[in-house]
Amino acid sequence: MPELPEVETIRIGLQKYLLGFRIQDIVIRLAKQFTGDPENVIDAEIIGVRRFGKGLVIDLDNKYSLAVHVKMTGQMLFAQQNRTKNKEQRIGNFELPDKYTHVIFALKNKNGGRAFLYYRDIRQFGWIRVVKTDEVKDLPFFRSLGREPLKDLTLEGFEQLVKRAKTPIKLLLMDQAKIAGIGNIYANDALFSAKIHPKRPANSLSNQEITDLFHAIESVLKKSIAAGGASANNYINVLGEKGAYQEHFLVYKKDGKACRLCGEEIKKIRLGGRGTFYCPGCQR
DNA sequence: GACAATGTTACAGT
DNA sequence: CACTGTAACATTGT
Repeated sequence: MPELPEVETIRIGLQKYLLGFRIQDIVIRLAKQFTGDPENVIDAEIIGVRRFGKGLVIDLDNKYSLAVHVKMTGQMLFAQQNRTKNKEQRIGNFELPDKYTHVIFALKNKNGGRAFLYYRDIRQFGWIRVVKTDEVKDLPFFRSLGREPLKDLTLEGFEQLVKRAKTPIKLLLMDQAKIAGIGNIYANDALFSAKIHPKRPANSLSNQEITDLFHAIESVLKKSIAAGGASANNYINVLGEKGAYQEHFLVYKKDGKACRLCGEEIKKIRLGGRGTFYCPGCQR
């Protein structure tokens, strides 16, 4: 899940449940999704979880970290071990570990409590990498990230990016090297919210439109984080629960429906290879 | 069967 | 060299 609010929800969950646990064992069931030496994190204690764009970093107390990207269908699932029965854990409508569970972390804390962290990924696009904490920022993915909305992306910085680019504004919003964390859902909804057509060349936006868009991005992302992310597809949090933000989508996946503001029919087009939703009445 | 799906990246072309 | 567009990764659901 993918976009900033979903990954942030995962981060909050991991931070809440993993701290103080030590990694006892790692079972890698699909080698291509796990790189680096697992031995470097065995017996290390989890001391924090950070997020950069759509990427996660689980920090350990021995100067190593686990860098994670869940791409489209990756899930991080936490399960306290059931003391009474040694059966699989049921999460939502599936049991763990199942055939899509590709990495399993066995965890133990100081009180002798045991738990598992499962990495589950239907499409197998995601990755987990063991790296020295100092070297996380050198990984190609993290090195290439632009500014973070809600953090270091200022209105002035955003204005500069927008004015300098001639690419369609939606593609700029989704360009991780320029702005980190916005994906297809939030690009669509932020543009509707600011009443800007997704195909508009970035450098054609007025100052007012740039300001509106900046605030629309913040608003949409904050609301989604508050709702626990969007479970429009297969996103769930670390406990297997769905988010609620899909109930508040403005135009994403709303093609054929009436615009909530003007009543015109929401259209779907293709831009940069991605489904793009907008209201022809409101967005110019 | 065809096509699209929250993402990134490699590669071909301009 | 920089930028842009498309295919590819693998699987499921419509």
